[in-house]
Amino acid sequence: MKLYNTLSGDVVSFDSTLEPISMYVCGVTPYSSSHVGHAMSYVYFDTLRRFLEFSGFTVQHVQNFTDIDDKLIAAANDEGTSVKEIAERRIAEYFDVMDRLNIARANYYPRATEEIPAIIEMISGLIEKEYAYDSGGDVYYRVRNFSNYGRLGKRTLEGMNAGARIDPGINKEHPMDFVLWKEAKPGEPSWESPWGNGRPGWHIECSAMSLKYLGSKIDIHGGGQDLIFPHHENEIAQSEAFSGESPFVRCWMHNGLLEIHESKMSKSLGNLVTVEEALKFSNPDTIRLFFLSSHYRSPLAYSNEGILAQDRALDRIKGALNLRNADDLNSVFDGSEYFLRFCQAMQEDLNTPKALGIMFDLVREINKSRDENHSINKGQEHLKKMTEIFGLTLEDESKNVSGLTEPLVELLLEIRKEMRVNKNFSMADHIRDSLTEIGFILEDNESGTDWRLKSS
RNA sequence: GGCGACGUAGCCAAGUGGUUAAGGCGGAGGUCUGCAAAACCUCUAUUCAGGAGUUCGAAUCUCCUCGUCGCCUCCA
Repeated sequence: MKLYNTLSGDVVSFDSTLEPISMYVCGVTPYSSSHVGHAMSYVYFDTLRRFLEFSGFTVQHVQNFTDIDDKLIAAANDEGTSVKEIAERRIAEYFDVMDRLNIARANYYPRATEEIPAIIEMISGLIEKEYAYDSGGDVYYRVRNFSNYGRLGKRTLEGMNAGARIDPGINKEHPMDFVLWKEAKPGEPSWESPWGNGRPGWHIECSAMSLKYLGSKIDIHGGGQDLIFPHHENEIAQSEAFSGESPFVRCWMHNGLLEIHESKMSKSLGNLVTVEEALKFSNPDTIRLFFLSSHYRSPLAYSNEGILAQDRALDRIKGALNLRNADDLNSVFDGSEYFLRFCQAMQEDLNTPKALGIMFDLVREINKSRDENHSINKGQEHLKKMTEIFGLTLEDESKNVSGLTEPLVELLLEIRKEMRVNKNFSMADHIRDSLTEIGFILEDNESGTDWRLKSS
């Protein structure tokens, strides 16, 4: 398995790894609903995990919730409620939609507010080693003391100085120094610390939690490309300065960002589609397929048209999977070579678009083999394994209709069958056309008539 | 302004030095069907933003131009 490492700009091999693979994926700040950009990122890392586990690796997967920050405090003030209440509600919502997208749960979901002692311990250690300093209740990280600062984001302190603004009221030694601990303002949630009441700054929670749950050196650390700088840059600075070990992360993985209306989808820009809305428009498998049809490191533009195209593609996969073998079989179509090629594509830095192309080659071969009366069960098994690695649920939403609908449709089909036997085709076609009009697709074949709901 | 990524058919998207440039959606024609649908078959990029160069050979490497996006402030 080879994965692209943002830090080195080349590829890391996991083939000889025998120990469990530690994977830390940056989670959300739960101040508002998750959008499809989040979903895309977590679908990619979920697919990576599925493939690693399929390949025989054990994966320790940790994902955080940063459940204390300025925006949560602002949201709580707006709603007249507490930070905790909002965080709890949004985290529950997060799990609901991500579960529906068939994203496997991580082994641990640590929360910043529950890891304050670990955070304080880390900040204290950084102060002791002179990588941080207390400045009137706030604690800052001293970037000049960390020689590799800027390596991940491919920038230098000098280069950044130009555009940086120094907050006049704040006693930073260097404009790029960032806050580890923020002094509490009146009315804000706060915790006791050696530097007075306050709360952790953004960045430190991830360093503290990855150290606590996965150790000082981890295999994979992931997130969106917008986290490269400053978030992950700062994590490296904190973690390596604290532990004295390097590299903190063997492979930094960053997914391209989801775009909408020619710019990235983002909570702060307000140009977003929530996961909830996307699930209302389409279904989990289609949404996963939409993401996986583009390589994880490329940007992807979200559109309803794009989703609908994948919806029809999904029907092809399901169709091949649901085919029944013919009765008299003359030979066996195996399809194992397609599965091998699929895995090879996945091993090339998780090349899901290439793997998907191979999946469709297999779909065609299964259909063709069925037409030619070859046994297709083996081929279908290989296709099924591919869909499992892609995390498709293959749930048949077609039959997910209210109580009376199914027997009524079955009754109509029975009547229509009689008509067809009696060559009353105009009436039979009328039933079919009318059902199609209200969303039921009918397919006549040798064994009778199949029906399903039009998706989306 | 600094740094980074990218620009492949009507749309989406692989391919990153060498046989006919994957695959999906859409479109055209055909086979099958009572007719459809589904499936299958054929066709749908002499060409990879534009230009110059390196090479026996480039979509793939180098330089320049144009365009798009991201980061430099909160962000998956």
